[in-house]
Amino acid sequence: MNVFWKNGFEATSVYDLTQAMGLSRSSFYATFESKQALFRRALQYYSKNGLRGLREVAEQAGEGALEAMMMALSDPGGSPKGCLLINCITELAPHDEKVAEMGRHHLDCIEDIFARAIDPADPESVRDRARAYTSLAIGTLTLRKSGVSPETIRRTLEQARFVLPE
Amino acid sequence: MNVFWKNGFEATSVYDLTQAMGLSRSSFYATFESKQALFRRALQYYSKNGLRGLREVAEQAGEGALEAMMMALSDPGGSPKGCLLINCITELAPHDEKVAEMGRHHLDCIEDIFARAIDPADPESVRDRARAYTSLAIGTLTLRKSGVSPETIRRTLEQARFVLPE
DNA sequence: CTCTTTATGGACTGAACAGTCCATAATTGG
DNA sequence: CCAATTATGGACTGTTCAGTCCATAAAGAG
Repeated sequence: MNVFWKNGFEATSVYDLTQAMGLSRSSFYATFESKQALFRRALQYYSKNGLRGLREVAEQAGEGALEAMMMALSDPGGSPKGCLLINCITELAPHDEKVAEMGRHHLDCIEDIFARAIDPADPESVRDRARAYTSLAIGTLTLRKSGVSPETIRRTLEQARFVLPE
Repeated sequence: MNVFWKNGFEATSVYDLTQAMGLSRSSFYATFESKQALFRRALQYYSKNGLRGLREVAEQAGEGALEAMMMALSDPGGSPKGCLLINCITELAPHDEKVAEMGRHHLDCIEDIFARAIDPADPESVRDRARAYTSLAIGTLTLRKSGVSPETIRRTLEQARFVLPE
């Protein structure tokens, strides 16, 4: 998974994958069927894990949930690899409906967690705002990838006011 | 340029480029030296043009410059191809310092236009906020790519005044 | 211990790729 | 009109890729 995360789908060869997993070509195909199939499994795994982590952040942060979630989203894995799902949307979504759909679902779930953090009583009413927070957070991923420092990202996210619905 | 825009760098073959430009392989290499060289020229051209367009939007919109700029950024080319520069940052910046630098410069210029629109008298003082607007706008590009409708994007950007108030 | 089943290494295939090269066609200058 | 220069088509090279295949090694059943 980390190889896909670091290099993207196209730029990752089956050789890279076998090296990373320490098995031979035939074993690879016997176990995972194809590069595509493994890729989809990696995406599923990443999405599930990431969302679980984000829910935990939201729970543990309590009042400051929005800030904590934004910080968590803006720096997954603690390196400028960005978010695997977001990278894949950019690279593949326009040409691969399956990936597009997984990406939509992932973003939808992130929005949902934001919406529940903003207004647990009626999350649907703050859906647009939740989507705006999501956009802001994933936008900073691109800044990070281009080389902007974590400190600058932090200052950028501070500009967002985490106000509850009036 | 449009071929790179649509497919990305790795997924674009020299054959695709010669087809799109209507010339043969040898003419291609005689004119552009290499795929990489053409790619960099395309990036330069795109960045220059895009920034000029954005400055025009900012000028013509007057009071509503921020909203107008975000709308323009969120839908370049009127299709879900996203922004060529942003796509390239995601795909290549971690492995190609030249692309990372061009991306940083492009984002820097966008920030600058935002900052001047927020406070023409002292743009440097609102740099962080300008970066937040930039992040929000480029974040919606990812939503768009995953299949979110332009109407939903519009509603998301409307939330900017709540999420990023004075 | 032996026979059957499963896992593995690594050679192999066919296709796609970036980039080169040369014979020929078009263009230009005298 | 012809000679020199430039542009072009398309065949070619060497490399890399995803995926297959088979001979052998490991593991398990009787």
